[in-house]
Amino acid sequence: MTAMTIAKLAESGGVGVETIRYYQRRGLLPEPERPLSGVRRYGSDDVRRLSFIRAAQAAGFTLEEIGELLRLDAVDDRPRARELALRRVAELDRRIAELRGAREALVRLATECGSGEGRACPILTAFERVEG
Amino acid sequence: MTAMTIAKLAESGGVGVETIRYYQRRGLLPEPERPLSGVRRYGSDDVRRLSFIRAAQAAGFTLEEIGELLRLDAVDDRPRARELALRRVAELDRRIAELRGAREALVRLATECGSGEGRACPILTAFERVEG
DNA sequence: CTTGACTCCGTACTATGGTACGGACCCTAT
DNA sequence: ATAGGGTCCGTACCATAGTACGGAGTCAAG
Repeated sequence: MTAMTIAKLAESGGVGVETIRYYQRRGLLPEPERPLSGVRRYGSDDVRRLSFIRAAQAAGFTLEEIGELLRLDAVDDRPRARELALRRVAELDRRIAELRGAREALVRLATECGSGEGRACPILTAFERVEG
Repeated sequence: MTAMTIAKLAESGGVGVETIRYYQRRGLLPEPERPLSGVRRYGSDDVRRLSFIRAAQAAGFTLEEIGELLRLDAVDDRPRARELALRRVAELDRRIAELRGAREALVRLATECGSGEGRACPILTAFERVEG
């Protein structure tokens, strides 16, 4: 099972073929060896790597940072990996709090804009927090 | 107090002057009336509007969508406003769950990559969830 | 052994959300 | 009244993350 074409690899990661090639150019995926024929074959390492890239992106890492993580993995640089992970956790905590605040505001807005003419529908002030 | 220059408005929103002008070009902020002099003055309406734009961006709306929200506010289109708000709430729920998953994975990673040589530091498999 | 789908490669283009530049004009404090 | 800082405007440029294109080569099924 460990010999797929670029299209299968792309499909496994839910991305397009051009995206795979883009990641190769960025050095995130290796340009695989070729059997002199011209057509490259991919294996489960590549699938794992691609899946890591997508998950790390979802976690908010940039492709630049993801490149660094992949290099750190190769070299087993633990302190730096730990540092990047903890930095991102802090950032995620900020972001999650922010999104939760926004969610509350939007639920309020939807409520006030629903149910006929009772209240106003104050879109512009939807995010104004009553601090205090 | 309701007569600021573009620089003050920008500062009030934590953005640059060029960003204000960009929002004007995109129709998110009005091109204010000018007293025949050439220099435009801004007031608290503009401050509120700008602050809405930034908060809506943080909530994940694109500038395009924010433009629509501002138009809806002007017209008091409640059903549509409600629809956009609820759509975004659903999207935020997905995104928050995703970020929380990523957070857990990164905390695990930081733990495993810390404290000497006990465990491995499996960066590449950091996001592989044990489904089941 | 041909045909149609897939691959390779470089280059160019896209979308989003800005940021920078340069010359002309305005406004205010000295 | 003049110097410097701010403003105006159009246009160009930037970063990020892709997406598209075109021509040549390859592979697999009929």
